[in-house]
Amino acid sequence: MRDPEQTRQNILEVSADEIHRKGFTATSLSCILKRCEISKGALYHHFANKMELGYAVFEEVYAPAFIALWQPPVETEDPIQGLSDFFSSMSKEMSCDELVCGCPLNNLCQEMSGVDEGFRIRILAMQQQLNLLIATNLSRVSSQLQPDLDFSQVAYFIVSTFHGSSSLSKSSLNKELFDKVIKELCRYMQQLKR
Amino acid sequence: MRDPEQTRQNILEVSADEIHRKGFTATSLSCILKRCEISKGALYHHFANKMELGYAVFEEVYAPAFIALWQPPVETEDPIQGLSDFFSSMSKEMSCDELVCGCPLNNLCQEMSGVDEGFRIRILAMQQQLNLLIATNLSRVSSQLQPDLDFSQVAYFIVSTFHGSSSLSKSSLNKELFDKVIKELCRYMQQLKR
DNA sequence: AGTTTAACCGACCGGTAGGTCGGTTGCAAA
DNA sequence: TTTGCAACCGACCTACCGGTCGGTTAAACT
Repeated sequence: MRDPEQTRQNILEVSADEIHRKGFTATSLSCILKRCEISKGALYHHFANKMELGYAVFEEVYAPAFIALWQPPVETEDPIQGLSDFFSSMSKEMSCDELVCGCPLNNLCQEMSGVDEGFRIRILAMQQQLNLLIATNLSRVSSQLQPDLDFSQVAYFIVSTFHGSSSLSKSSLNKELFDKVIKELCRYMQQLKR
Repeated sequence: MRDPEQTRQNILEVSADEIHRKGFTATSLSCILKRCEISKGALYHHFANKMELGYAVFEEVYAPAFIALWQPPVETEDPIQGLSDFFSSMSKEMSCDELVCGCPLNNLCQEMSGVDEGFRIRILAMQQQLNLLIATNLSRVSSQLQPDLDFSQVAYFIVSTFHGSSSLSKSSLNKELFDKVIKELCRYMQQLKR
């Protein structure tokens, strides 16, 4: 019957979903408890407090999922095309509700970076890791790209634009504006090629 | 002694600052009352509730300031150069603390679009107004730009990137990453010229 | 001077949040 | 079979939130 590891995983997954939808602060423990069908004691047995639960969600759910999401498109032979397809497939395959939720990393960055140092350093590390991932793969195919490109700069630019477009779709409640920005982003990326 | 209009303005300005720094939800009325040195009764005499106060801050503080900020650079003879200078001067002249607070419009968009319909429609209207402002001014100088540009698409792209770069600097706590993205954004904008 | 009312005061309310803690339960080792 | 402890329960605590409301004050008008 009892399976502490299963309980812990369940808490993490439900919390990840709630935080993604409502943000960290607006996510209430009681709501998590209901969905998990456990008591407050159970949650506090596995996590010291809400903040530690948040950190665990970030490290054990968001971070791995984030890398698993971005790595494949970037590590294809043609990372420019890989990213273009990656972004394009988002607006096609993702539902409106999903899209409006935005990227968990960007959401937490906006909400928690200025409030909690623990979140800030984790978010920053993740952003730097993503930047390195993109930049190194761009430099890998630098022979096919324009000369004098600052790959780190280009990588930060691409991710910034993507996050900005997610923000846009939150107020419009549809994919239209997201699509527009992604189209222009793809046009920009194609221009990086020589 | 008594100056109701002054009281109201003071509430609006202090609230605008608090909301800009902490976000709408995290801003507590008691904190506003302290800074304004007024009672709760005074605040509720001027505003029906917290939400209405938020709407008033948006319409009477953020919206005018937002237009006053973006209009000049976009309405110069060369809007591309105007925007480039506009963005560049930000990273030079703005303090780190200011920059990390981000754009009030983008902040509210991220926080409130999915929670409150009243905020959502106001934010969306503002975004569309800004988009129109940029797009029309780009089309004004279309003869100097590349052919087949979708000006609305380009305008949304520019603003998205700018907002995304603000997000970045929240976790890094310095201007470095913001600078990088802005540099690439300026490079992109220059490429729009033929 | 008296009257009216907008402007303002602050104690109080219900609700909810995160967090605590003494007690119970189930399972595994001895 | 007994014992020990991780796993779990849920009533309770304090703090703070947005919001209410009966009362007070200042100033403008008659």
